[in-house]
Amino acid sequence: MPPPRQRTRIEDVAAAAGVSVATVSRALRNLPNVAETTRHRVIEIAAELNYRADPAAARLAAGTTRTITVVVPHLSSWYFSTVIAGAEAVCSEAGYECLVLGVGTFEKCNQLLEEQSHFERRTDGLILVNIPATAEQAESLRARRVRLATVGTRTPGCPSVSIDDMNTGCLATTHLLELGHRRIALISGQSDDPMNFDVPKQRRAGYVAALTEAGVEPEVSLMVSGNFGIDGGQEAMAALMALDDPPTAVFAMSDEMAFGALLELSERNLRAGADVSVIGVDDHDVSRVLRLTTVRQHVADHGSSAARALLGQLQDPDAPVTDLDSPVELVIRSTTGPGPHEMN
Amino acid sequence: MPPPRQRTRIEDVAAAAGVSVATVSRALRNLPNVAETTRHRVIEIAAELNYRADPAAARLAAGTTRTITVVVPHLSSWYFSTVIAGAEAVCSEAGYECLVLGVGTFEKCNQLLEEQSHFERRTDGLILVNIPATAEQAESLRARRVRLATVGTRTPGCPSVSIDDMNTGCLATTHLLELGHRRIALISGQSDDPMNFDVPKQRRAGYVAALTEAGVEPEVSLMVSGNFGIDGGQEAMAALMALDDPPTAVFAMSDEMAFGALLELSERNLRAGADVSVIGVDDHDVSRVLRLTTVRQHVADHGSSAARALLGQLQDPDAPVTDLDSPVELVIRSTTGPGPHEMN
DNA sequence: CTGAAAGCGCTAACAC
DNA sequence: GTGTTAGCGCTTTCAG
Repeated sequence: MPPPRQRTRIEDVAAAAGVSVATVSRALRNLPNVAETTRHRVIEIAAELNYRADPAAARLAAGTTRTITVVVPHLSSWYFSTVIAGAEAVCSEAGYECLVLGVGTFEKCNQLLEEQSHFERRTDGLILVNIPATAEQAESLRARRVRLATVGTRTPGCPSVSIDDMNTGCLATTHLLELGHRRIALISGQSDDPMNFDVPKQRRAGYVAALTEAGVEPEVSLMVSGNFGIDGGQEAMAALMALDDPPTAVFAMSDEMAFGALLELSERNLRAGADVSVIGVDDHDVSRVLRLTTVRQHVADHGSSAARALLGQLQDPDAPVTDLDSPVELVIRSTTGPGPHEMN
Repeated sequence: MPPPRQRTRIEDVAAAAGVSVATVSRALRNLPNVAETTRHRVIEIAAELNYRADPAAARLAAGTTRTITVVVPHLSSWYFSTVIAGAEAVCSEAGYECLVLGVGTFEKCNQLLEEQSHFERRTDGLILVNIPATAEQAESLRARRVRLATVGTRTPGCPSVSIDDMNTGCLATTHLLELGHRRIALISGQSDDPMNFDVPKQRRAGYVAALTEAGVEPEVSLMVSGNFGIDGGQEAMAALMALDDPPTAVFAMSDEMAFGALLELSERNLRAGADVSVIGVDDHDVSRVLRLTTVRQHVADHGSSAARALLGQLQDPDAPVTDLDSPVELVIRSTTGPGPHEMN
């Protein structure tokens, strides 16, 4: 025996207001063609009755879910959770629900994107964070009424927000160069991980460009890669310091990797900023505690901007698609310092 | 003109399989009363047709959303995002969608809980993380078919997972005492913030108990509070060090607060673990980088356990309600060291 | 074990 | 400006 119905339905509101359900529906959604006085009365009565439309029914009838989904590789890393926070705030504000989905591996992610029926009718839009989607996937999803916005990557036809990764790599490397370093290593995210392909590639390009520009020959042995976390950074730094001629400075592609590098340095009784300089990217909350020099990006903004762009697309399917270039800035703290003295 | 329909519906599957929609529905949901051969055929055909039930329609018809909502004060802090990660993994695995909701202030949160129609029909269950809910709110929500599970707090009648906060405070303080410290300060979360009332209170109780047990008189001037983040910890530590007779050791209620304390110490050119000892709670990812001694809790497990408990309640509404007591363990690193020498 | 049919609660034509 | 009504696509009695 099902529990007795007690939920107020649109029909109850209509009865109480002495109008039809259609009018209630229109009034409550601020649609035109409702007399202002009627609208007011309906809104008031709905509030009194504590009525709100059943989302499932509304979705079924209208074909829209008022739900957006944020897709990230991992839910708990600082970068991703900060993006999510930014996006969620905007969604809630706009009356959208915010679904999160952590796709561990690239395979799983790509599978979801290919098997588009996974998202169809479940969400109005996806915010893909550092997840590469092809234009075909986007197009196909769009045909199924799922719009896309991306953070960190770009997909033709979809709004995106990202930083200039090449410039970021350049900025970091140049800072090191200006301090007099010449043996500058790169601790890179795994570019063999398709999930995170472009970001490392671009940042590396910036690194190489800055080096070349300064007349320093990039050395393959100084470029090591690992996962984007603390472990990855630590292992990479260990490998670097085991070199015959170790670097005097290191550019880590994320602050978390830089943290790992810092840890390895301290385990070797080396002082960051004196013995070896380290610079990261992000400006993680904890970076100031570690006094890490870094290239700051405005991560929460990435999330909120992407959400706004996506909602814009949903409101007006033909709204212009913009690629936002979010600014970065060098934040100099104590883990970078002058390079070794010239001896000529 | 609406876009041409193209989505496969249950009816298409039924036609292709030569059975009725009812049978398809049953077969696909593993309900009894379907011949195994029929079930197989239906499943196969559904897969071929790339069919999956429209969630909105299923929800409307079945009255269940297969959605759980994780409610946290802030989405981006390490603790909360780690809980979310744990919960989301379990939900996805079980075929549930995972909504997230960040409620900034206690007022907003309480308002949502009171105005229960907010969640009705939108989600099958709520995982409240460090959010106090009354038994009445839980009961009322339950009547509206929204179940609750909590992390960090307890609500009668709802499954919960939390650590023994009193013991945690005790453990941390005892470690400091055993190192020979006597002037031990407490950096506490704001217990005037109703959002996070019980956790600080219990940890403080453990701190006081350990002190008393050891024959040390708790001093109000050594207990300062601030927000649970880095800032809060730093400000608190600054206040502490400005005291005429500053503490030789500090118990911070979270690792992030401890980070702030560490930062303040280093800005004063004081060495953690030598000049002043610092211990935190959490075992944040970055804690090992800062070599922070801490009381580790298994945060991701909290999220996954809560999710499992909640799903259990949804499967069987009369399943026993369990309060999980998640273990904690002391992790000794370098920010704690021997107290000052006795001079008698 | 299977099918027919009655809704679930709302939105969106269309008529007035 | 408002009402009527036909679905939205599924689940679930209830017969058989």
